[in-house]
Amino acid sequence: MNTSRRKLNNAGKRFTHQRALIMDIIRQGRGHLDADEIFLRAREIEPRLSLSTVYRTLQMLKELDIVDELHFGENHHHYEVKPTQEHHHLVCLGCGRVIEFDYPLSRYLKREVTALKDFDIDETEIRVAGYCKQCRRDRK
Amino acid sequence: MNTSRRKLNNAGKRFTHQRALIMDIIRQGRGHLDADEIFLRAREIEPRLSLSTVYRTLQMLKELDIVDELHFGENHHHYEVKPTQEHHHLVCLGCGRVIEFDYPLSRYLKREVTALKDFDIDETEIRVAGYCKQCRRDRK
DNA sequence: TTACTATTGCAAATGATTTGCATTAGCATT
DNA sequence: AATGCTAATGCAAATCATTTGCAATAGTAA
Repeated sequence: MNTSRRKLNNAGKRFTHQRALIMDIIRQGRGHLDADEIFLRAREIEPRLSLSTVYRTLQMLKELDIVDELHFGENHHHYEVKPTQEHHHLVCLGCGRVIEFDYPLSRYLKREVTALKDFDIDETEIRVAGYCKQCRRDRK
Repeated sequence: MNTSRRKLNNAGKRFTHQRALIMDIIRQGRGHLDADEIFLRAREIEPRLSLSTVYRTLQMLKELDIVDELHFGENHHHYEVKPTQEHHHLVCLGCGRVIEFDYPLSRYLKREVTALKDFDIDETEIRVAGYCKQCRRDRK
């Protein structure tokens, strides 16, 4: 039990309740929250929490490979707990909804691109924007 | 000749020499410049040019589908003239170099994802970060 | 319980982009 | 070529996302 604590301690980090809270919120908000949404939700429970702590924690969780930073083509980022299986995201330009889908891109790229371009791949991400069923209907 | 002028006029936009200059620079800087690099290069030719004009022009060229905005996982974006053939980019985390590679992602996704998730795809982009040949060698 | 120092909250700084507004300059029309 | 209308520009200030410095606070090992 309490694997979050273990993960942090193993990395030589302290397990503070701010960090526990932020990790919980990212986990629960199983859509894809940005820093500010995480901050607002955390503040309801811990009103003295500061936005810098959120940013510092996100930075740290990224470095420890506990969360992934997602880029939806906006000027801020979104965060999710690192998934066990590779998946990517459809972002609806109408309502902002995020839909997950499976696509083993990294497997394909590692096979095709690595050899061809002599490049070591660290991170791969797909960004897909468009319109979901409802929004498509609304626009007609 | 002068298809840029035509493209703008067709869209009801004026063909200013600031716009011509910015388009030229994006075209020439056939790597992938960000707004500030475009601004700095343009300023050497047109010292009174303002950064807002660069941003406004980029915005417009995006809307007219003349340039694509690329997202390399940084907090600013990069721009390229819309390519005739779909390609994506490897970004080296060591030296920042950008290497292009072909991969018909949108074809694959339109086939697999559209039906499965009932989602109309507008834009697709792949982000791949890692280390190029030289940087991989340097890190050892 | 103590002591060490990482972490926090706050305010101010930074970086990227946008906006308001008076001036300038395309371009359709004379 | 000159005119008039209004889109586009330059500039400064505003906004949004994120980072940083620093004194106070709180984990954790001893």
